[in-house]
Amino acid sequence: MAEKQRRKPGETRAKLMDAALTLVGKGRHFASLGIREVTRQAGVVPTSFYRHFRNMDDLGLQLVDELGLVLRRMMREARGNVLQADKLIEESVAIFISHAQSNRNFFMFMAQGLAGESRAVQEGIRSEMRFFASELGNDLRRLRLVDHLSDADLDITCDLVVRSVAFSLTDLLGVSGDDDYQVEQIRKRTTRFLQLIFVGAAHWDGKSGI
Amino acid sequence: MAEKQRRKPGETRAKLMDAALTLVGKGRHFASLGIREVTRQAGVVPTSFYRHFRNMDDLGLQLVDELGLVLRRMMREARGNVLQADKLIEESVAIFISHAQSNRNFFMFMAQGLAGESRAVQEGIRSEMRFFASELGNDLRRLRLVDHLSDADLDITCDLVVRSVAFSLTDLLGVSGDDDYQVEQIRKRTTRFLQLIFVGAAHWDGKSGI
DNA sequence: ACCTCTTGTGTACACTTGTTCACTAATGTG
DNA sequence: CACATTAGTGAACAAGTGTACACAAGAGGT
Repeated sequence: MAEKQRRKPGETRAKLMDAALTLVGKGRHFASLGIREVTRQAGVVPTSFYRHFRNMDDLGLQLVDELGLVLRRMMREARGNVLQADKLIEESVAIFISHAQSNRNFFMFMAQGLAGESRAVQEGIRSEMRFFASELGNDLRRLRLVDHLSDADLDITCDLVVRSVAFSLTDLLGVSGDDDYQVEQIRKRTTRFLQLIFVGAAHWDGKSGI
Repeated sequence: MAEKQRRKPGETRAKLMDAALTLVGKGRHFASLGIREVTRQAGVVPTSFYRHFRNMDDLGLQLVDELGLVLRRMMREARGNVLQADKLIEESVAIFISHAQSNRNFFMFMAQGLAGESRAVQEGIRSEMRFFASELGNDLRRLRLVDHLSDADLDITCDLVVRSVAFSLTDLLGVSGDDDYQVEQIRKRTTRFLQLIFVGAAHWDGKSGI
């Protein structure tokens, strides 16, 4: 009859966060999840929830923090694995797609949170994206690929890149995940987006052509 | 004691859709709305809901249809008001911002729906965006601004434009709406995004520079 | 003027929800 | 080892939920 088992500290906490992500992965929207539903999915009694979170928004915020870790891991892998500068975009997008696939639930949560109910979660995800964009800017500077761009223009460029990739998330999460053909299409399309943006950046002179 | 009043056919239907949008405008997420909540906001008895919609998803789908009308109105205005080709981007973005402001709730619903709970609503909004992109492509062709682009490349470009603008929605809806300074910042930034994309398109040769 | 269909109302019911409370087993520190 | 703290459990409750049903008022066609 479900004895107590407190094996490791914070195990239930992790189970709850996992449960929320699992439900999101099943197509539910985070904003529509309830405490009881999450605890049920986690196989835990409802009252346990309050030992770790004040409410669902709180859980959301802690998920954002973990999302930050996932994104940082992804950045690290991209930095380590992108060897040739001429395939930078292609390989980066591939790494992104691969991470989005293996952390599907996390990225689904991210896509939802951008227009979610909790202002705090929204701001948190937005802030992660800003960080991501600024790191991208640093990398491009270091590789001396954008010497002709002002800081402000580089900022715009990286922001646009990150947004485009983030938007591709909604494409990616819309297809079934093991539909290799569709995933490949999305990968190609996203790659082209970024190439288009970087061609624009390469020819940018501070004024518009149109 | 709340007599029957069926003045016009479909009045309650409109009240219910308005109520849902109002709640969304107040910061609620569509996925978290309930039937009773919506009817309460509409000042209507819960059972009336079923006279017009099968469930909340159904209401969402019908909202998407109306959203289509809003978008078409916006396109028409853009086509009529963009006079000088050299200010095409700037003026189009301005019109977009203005429409997004005056139909705030609708666009909020759109931003939410992109990563929403109902797959059908998601697909509906996505389809509206595709239509928008294709119309944009037609216009650019007609104005002979993209003669050097293949159909496929034009398609990519317009898609990227529409996505960037749509993403700006989440910026726009995050600020208070009468915060003119912030709105102006978003307008400028979105304009720059599009300019960057079009510079890229102007110099696009089917291969990437990076 | 009649009848029929549509639309809105009130009541009812079985469930689900968030949250509180008192209780208990495991844990780590002295 | 003793003890305080932490993290789990179960029962309880008031409030809210989706949905079904029977009924009534107005609209529209004949």
